[in-house]
Amino acid sequence: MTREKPSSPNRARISSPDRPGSASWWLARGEPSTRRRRNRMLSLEAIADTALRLLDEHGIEAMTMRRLAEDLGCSQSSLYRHVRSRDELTIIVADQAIRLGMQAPPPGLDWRSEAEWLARGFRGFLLGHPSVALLLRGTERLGPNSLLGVESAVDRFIGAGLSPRHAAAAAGALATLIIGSVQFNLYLDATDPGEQQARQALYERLDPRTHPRMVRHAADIAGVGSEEEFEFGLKMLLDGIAVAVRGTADQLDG
Amino acid sequence: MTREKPSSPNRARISSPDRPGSASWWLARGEPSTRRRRNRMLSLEAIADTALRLLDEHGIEAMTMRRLAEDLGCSQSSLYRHVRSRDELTIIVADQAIRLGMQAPPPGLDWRSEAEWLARGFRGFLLGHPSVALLLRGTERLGPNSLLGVESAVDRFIGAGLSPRHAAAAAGALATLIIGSVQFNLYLDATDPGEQQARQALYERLDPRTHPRMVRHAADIAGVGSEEEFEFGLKMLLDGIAVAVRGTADQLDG
DNA sequence: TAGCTTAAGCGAACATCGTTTGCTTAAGAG
DNA sequence: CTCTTAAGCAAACGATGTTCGCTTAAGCTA
Repeated sequence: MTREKPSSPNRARISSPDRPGSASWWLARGEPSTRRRRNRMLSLEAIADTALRLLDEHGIEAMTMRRLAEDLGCSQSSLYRHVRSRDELTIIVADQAIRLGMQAPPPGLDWRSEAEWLARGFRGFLLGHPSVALLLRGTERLGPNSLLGVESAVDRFIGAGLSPRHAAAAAGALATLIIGSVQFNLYLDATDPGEQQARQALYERLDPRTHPRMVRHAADIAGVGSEEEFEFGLKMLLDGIAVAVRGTADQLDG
Repeated sequence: MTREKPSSPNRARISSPDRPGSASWWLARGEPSTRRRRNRMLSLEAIADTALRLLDEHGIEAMTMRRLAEDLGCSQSSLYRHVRSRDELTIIVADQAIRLGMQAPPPGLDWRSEAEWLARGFRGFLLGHPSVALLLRGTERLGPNSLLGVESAVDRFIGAGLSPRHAAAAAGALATLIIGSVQFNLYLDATDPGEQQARQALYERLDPRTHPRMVRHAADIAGVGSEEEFEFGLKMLLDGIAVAVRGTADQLDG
């Protein structure tokens, strides 16, 4: 079974030398690097583009290798000449979508306004492309474009006065909040509006002795949508970051 | 023998009347409700227990309907007498795991200490049961036990002085931060330690003009682990909540 | 107790899915 | 022109979740 030949003719079916998920890998793609240009029909870009379109138009369940090959007019097995696995394709597509969804903020904003601008913008993009948000949930790694987006915020927070480590944590918390909010919004909106009624029914079954205030304000709480939840969560997180920024400033001053 | 029944005898194979994901549904389970007790071998509890054990011992990929049936000593198709689909089973198992993972905090803590206690405890539980965290990522809804956990925090925040709506948003943000942190921790630890090296390589390719501070502190930032990120994110979020609490108090005082 | 109803359980399929294998074919290097 | 080599392909492989009739026995009614 295991051939003694270390170089079987078609063993390594992908030209890229890097590991599929490593951060340096995506940047290494795209460049045919060596003079060997044998691209006949397919290309990684075409595959990613078609997959993204399939995702947006027909949902995440339509993004199968078969359907993708059909839309590209090739066979399934040909896809594996450009992509190691479906998981790798998932990372690529998610990363490409994020790259398309991120926009540079207008200049001249203070750190807090810029963070709000970026957060709202990215959340809005994800809400407009629900399948991409679902894809983000499924990927096991972040592509370099995604990392770059996070790290831009890190850079900004350092500029605001945070230590590098604190800035990294702040940006990570911000990204977590955005993506989590969208995911919550998705599985809440995915159902019929009777979901709120069901939640309220749950509240009404609560024991008033253990959750006295919940019972009193059940209707009020059940009415909190993901938009309101996100906005207040964002405010709280940025308030907390502001505390840290001020603390650093005080430390520098005193 | 062959009766002219227009309604196929075995059409509705699940006795529970509620929709599979609605919040009122889980509570409605467990009660055999009507006098009809036909349980011969299987039960929803046994299925959920076995699935959870399978999940913890052999990972999320081992939780297939076939393997589950094998461990239970029944056929695959029998499972569908108690569970509508694998997705529903996923929700049930995740919810059960969360119920097991949540513990009551020691009494006498102020709201902030209690929030920290709950957050660290739940995060620790999830880190100890990685497959459960992965399961949470895949579920489209939260089970009632999960909702109850969040809503306990809501109750506590109301007690601290927040408005019900703000308390709901705060608890949601907290839950998002915890789960997001664990998920980040998972796909970071799942890889070989060369991941950090890869990230650092990405940093080194950054344009110093667009990310001047990033380039300077690349090594420092790459060293931030998910533990540190979580702790600082938690601190920031609670600082922000404290700001809101203080604001409410001020509003009441003045 | 006898008889009828009904749901739990089962074997066998069905429709997919992601992936692999061995081959053909043609582009580019020498 | 020849030879190397990678892109592309048809067909299959193994695995998944799920459905379809059927059997069987528990529980209700008489």
